[in-house]
Amino acid sequence: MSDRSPLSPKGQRQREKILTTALEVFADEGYRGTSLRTVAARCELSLAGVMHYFESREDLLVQILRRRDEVDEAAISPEHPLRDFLAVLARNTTRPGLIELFVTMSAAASSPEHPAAPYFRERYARMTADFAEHLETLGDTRPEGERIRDARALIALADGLQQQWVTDRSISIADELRRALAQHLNPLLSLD
Amino acid sequence: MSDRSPLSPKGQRQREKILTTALEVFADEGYRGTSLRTVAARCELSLAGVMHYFESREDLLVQILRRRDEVDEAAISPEHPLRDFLAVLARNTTRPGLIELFVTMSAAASSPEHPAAPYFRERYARMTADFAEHLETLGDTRPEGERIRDARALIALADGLQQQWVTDRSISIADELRRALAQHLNPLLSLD
DNA sequence: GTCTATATCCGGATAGAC
DNA sequence: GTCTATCCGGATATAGAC
Repeated sequence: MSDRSPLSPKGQRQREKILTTALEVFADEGYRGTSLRTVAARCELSLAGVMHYFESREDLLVQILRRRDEVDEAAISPEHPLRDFLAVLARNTTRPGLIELFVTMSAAASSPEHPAAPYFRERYARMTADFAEHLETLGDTRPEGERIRDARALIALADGLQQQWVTDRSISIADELRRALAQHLNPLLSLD
Repeated sequence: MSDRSPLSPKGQRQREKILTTALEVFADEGYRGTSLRTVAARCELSLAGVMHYFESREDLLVQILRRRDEVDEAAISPEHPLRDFLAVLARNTTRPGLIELFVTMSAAASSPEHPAAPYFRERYARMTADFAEHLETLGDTRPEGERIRDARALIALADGLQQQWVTDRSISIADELRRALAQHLNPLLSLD
């Protein structure tokens, strides 16, 4: 369902409401222990009512992540993408439920058929290209491949630190990243 | 169960066999879509028979990871820990099922009550300390905190690259890491 | 076009027999 | 120590009410 229906205006709104509500529920109550029946209840719908708008549970979860990315990316200015990226990372730390959701989906994406797989492929491609381009505008004249690899490393560092944070919340992702950047990574990637 | 029973010799052997078999099954057939009933069948046991030796499914999964770590750590020499670490990363890439298992468990570990949580805490603590110490033996005279943070960044980089590899298997984790190390990270962390 | 009810399946967990 | 039987929750598919 949800698939073939061209969605009426009301349907659009319902779908919106479900997404927004689901994002809040997962943010508030954490990923685990939150069933779609809970989300449905908060929307005053049945489980089947919710499922009407999404291909599957996993599809809904990925849509939540896409939605979060839209919000996050709106907070990143072309002038200071790195500084803003760090701010977003720090802010997300206050919504552990969404981080749990993110890492869980990134694990699920290891099956290429999983709806999270295209999401992560697109996301990595986009972020890598963006950071590599930023490097170029900063005057990095090395071959493009080098810039891409630096961007990839930066993203890996951020993701890996987030993973450590999940099991040890005393780590400050932004601080560790800032320091690693300042000390080791491409000197062009300073903090503006 | 499995918890309090001091396990007879035969019990020991059965438990071993289940662990080994389960590791193979997950390595061969991937994490998703592999049920404990499948593992049980391969052991010529019922599901209940398997569950007799482990607290829960999740417990069994974590035990598999601990087992893999034992094997991996045995392959790391005190003289060239970094070089060997890279070799292990490259080798693990040939067993995608176990990587899927690893990233899935690392996501699950975001609940502190989950059996994977202590595993990852211990693992990060151990690895961080080991690499920081290696840095010291290489002549790094900065304050210990700096060495720890470098170690943490190294591990984050490896984990993050692994995460990218999961959705894009054309990435070579070891190559990317080697390059990032050579170009940016602590110059002491060269490759032997 | 929107949603509910229902039926079924599957995987993990547990109780109790042997 | 291992089995059978059973329960429970989540996912999915369908029929049809509104």
